[in-house]
Amino acid sequence: MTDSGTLPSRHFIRQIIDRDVAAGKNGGNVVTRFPPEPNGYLHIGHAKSICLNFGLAQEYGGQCHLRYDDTNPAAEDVEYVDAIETDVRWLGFDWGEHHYFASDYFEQFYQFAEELIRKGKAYVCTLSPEDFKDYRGAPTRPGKESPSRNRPSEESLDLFRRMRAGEFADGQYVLRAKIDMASPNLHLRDPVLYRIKRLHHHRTGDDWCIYPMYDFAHGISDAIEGITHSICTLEFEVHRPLYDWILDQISVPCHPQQIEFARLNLTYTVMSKRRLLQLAQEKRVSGWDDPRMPTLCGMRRRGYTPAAIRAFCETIGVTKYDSMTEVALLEHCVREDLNKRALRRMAVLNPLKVIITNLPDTAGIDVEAVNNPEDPEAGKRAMAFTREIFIEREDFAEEPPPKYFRLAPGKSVRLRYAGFITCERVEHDDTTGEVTAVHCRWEPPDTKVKVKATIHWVSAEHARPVEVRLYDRLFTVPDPMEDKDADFKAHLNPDSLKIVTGYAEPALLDARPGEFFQFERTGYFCADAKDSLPGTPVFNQTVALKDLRVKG
RNA sequence: UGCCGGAUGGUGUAAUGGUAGCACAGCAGACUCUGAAUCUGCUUGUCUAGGUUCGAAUCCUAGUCCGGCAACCA
Repeated sequence: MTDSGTLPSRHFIRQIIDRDVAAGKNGGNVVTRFPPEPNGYLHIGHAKSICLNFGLAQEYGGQCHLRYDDTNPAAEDVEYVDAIETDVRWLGFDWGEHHYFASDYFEQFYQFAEELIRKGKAYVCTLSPEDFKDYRGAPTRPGKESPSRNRPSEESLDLFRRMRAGEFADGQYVLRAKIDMASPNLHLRDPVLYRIKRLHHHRTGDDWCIYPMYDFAHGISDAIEGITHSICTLEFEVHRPLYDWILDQISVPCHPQQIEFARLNLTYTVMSKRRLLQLAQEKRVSGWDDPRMPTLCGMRRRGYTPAAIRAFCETIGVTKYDSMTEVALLEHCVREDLNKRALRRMAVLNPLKVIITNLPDTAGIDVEAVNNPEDPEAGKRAMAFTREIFIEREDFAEEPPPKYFRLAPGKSVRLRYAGFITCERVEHDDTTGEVTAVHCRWEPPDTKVKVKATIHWVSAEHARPVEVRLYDRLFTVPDPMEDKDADFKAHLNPDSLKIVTGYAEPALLDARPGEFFQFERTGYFCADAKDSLPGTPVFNQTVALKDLRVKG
């Protein structure tokens, strides 16, 4: 069973593993890995991969490793390492003892590289970067062999050792695999295995001035760790022959199977670390964890729950073709989870004062409110109902349109848990004509009144102003990347954040950071984990309630 | 123009030679002290053309369209 209660589909990766296990391949074991590069924060696309890899390991009683693919110090940073761990753990997964860094294997990579050279399968190439590019050819044109290609092994070995020793300048020489310059697959045209880069590495410091390329390091890392199924995204499909070639040439303990699946695309957002970094750096959002970002830290701050994200990842499935998932599906999963668990509270986001004419000035009435109709265990609470209350401005219409069920002159509505009111008189601002207050007659809950709507309210005397942040989609178009020549930032939604002062019932004031609620009839909100202070919560709108009212 | 991969309602997916199903979205209704939730019903689909077969989304051929690949990135 999944989080959403449905049976998981046997998507193609499950079918492959089913067959492997049945055939006794790898002794029937399943070992996967999640291999992020620590150069940015994790987003919902990574969540798909995390749920897949950790989920598969769980299902088959195997193991999933967390391994940092930190072979290029240029953009990598410890800041990201810590954040990645927090996010994976938050999503609900545990790597146990299996926490690795590709950089821990640098010496082994190096030894395997020497093995390749000794076997005549790799050589140090002294072509300049420009010549290198020229010699590579093009998809429709075969490449040319480098003059270095037939350098004797001993000479390449010597050169490679001197590369490691720091005798050459950055970029001066590279180690290349000796495969086939005429291959229709560009990745097989003697790909670079090692480059010289004098960069400080976040873990190995200045121990190395040569760093292995992804294609060389990744498969070997998988093999060292005994990975059985190395699951990655579609763009690595053309790398697979190289992945296999490398593992076939050297004395690694096993040969994992690379399987590719389609990455997640979500409407109204972007999903690349580079572009998310850009939004954060250019202050288009408050940071990687801005609640509008599709990052896991952003979603966490927004109030999305791990269970909702896991259910979403199961629902979208796993295939080999590109798709664009509607963000509405994610929002559905969030509502589904929160509906079961969120405590109900009342908060008025755009207040209109209502004066109850037949209630005395001083006396308030205690009413009992249900904390969560979906969960009797959640209990009840008392709310003070007083002569002056706030209701939502949009719950009153001086000239109600057709099918308007709520308060209007001469019309009645139910106040949630507090009886009925009937509008008797409307006060206006003399200059603007704006409605400033509504006078109503009140009748207790046991009165037989037929109304079509129930509205929420707070006591004007007891409610407290709170900062509420309302969010809309970050972009105005479903696919901001559709036009590849245009700047995706041109599609940013200028109204994606609205800050309002809401009036919250007292029970909301001691909300703990991160605690989530349903504001009745409005939506799900959570106390911001960064900006809330004791007794002064700031609320982020997680997702609005579905609104089935007739529009217009 | 080369190579690799792919194509099922508006969207995401299932069906693995035997009734095209599920979810989201949309629409309609029931119920309701949240116009929420819940429940019911409805609309909409196998890229095209051939072929194999009693029978094809599924197998074959050709075409069309889409994505990826020419970092000393991952």
